[in-house]
Amino acid sequence: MPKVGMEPIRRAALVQATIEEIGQAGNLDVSVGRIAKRAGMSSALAFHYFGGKEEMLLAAMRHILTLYGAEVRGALAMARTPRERVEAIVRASFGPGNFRAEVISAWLNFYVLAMTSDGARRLLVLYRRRLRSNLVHALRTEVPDPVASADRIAALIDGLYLRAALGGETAGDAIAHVLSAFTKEL
Amino acid sequence: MPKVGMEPIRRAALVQATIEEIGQAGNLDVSVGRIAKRAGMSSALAFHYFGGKEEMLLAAMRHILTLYGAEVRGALAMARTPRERVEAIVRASFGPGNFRAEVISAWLNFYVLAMTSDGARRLLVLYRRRLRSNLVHALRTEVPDPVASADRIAALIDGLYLRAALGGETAGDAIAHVLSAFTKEL
DNA sequence: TTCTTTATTGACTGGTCAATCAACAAAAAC
DNA sequence: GTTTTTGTTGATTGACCAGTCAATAAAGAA
Repeated sequence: MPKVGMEPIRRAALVQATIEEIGQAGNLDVSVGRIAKRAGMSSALAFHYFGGKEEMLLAAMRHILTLYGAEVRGALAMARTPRERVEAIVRASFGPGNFRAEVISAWLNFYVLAMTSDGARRLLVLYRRRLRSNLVHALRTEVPDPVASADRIAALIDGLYLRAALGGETAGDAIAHVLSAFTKEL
Repeated sequence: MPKVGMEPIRRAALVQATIEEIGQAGNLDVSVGRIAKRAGMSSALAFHYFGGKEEMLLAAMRHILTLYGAEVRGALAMARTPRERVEAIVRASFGPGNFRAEVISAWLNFYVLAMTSDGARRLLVLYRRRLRSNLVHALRTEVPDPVASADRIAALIDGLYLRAALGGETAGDAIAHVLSAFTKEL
């Protein structure tokens, strides 16, 4: 019973299923067959809509980055002062959405994939450029060297996420640490 | 031609080969067969000395952490002032040994493994506890809340390593950033 | 109606892998 | 000189996987 216009629906279902499989497995050893089954279709159809496994993984990570980007933009829209802007970025970065098991698994595996996949590396560069740009904008009027301060705070966010994701501390601690570091940058 | 006393030699060769395979592959999809071949023995022998693949991976990561720990201890031995202590930890953390491809790959994959392997998680806790303890000791007399400052600096080190390992900045930048953050903590 | 595009799958291929086991060989213990 | 311990491997098993392909079927275009 083929209906026309299935492609976007199928692709979205596959992206979602990919994320769930990565979350369940904790690594990228997820087979296209299992992803397709979870998405309610045959593996051949998954190969038809995506060229192969790597494209599926990249589409999944792109989706997660899109959601994250939307959260950041949403939070930034309401920020008035420089400090509020930093706070918006940080609260979006450490929001509950980024600590769901599938999202944590996707992020950690994304770093691993960035070592060997050009596509993943490009996505990573994109993420870092946006974070840096948002932070530089927030810090521009407040610190002597906005780029250096932004790099430090960006790295601090990444490091704290790594620790919070793997149970070292809570998201609340992380937020407090970044805001404290921001104050010390002034 | 079996000689007695081979166990430690074989184990060391397997650990080394495991690290090299992880470096070459960029992920943990390394087969025991390939590791054993690289180490010059049959895969059955590898299974004989280690219980299975995961034990080999953990032994490899334990080895890397041991080397790192030795570097830190060596650098700390010559440090006199608190700032020198921080500098010793940071220089050891961003030394060239930690940026060899196999070591980068091991570290990133280690984070992934820590999501699902209790052994890896325990190792990670160990690493974090030592880093935190070293930093607290260095900061004790210099800042009002040594634990909070140590947590921030530790996370900054992790985040900067992630960035330097994946090409975002150089090890030199990273060192400068940590020392700058240290100064701002005072 | 016929043709083309889109949707869909079952079956297949060539390959890999973790783990096991029986068997063989040499050294050490007795 | 026999027994035990240690070292070692080839062969095997049972499973899984990425990717391909031919075939089928419906929807829309001509």
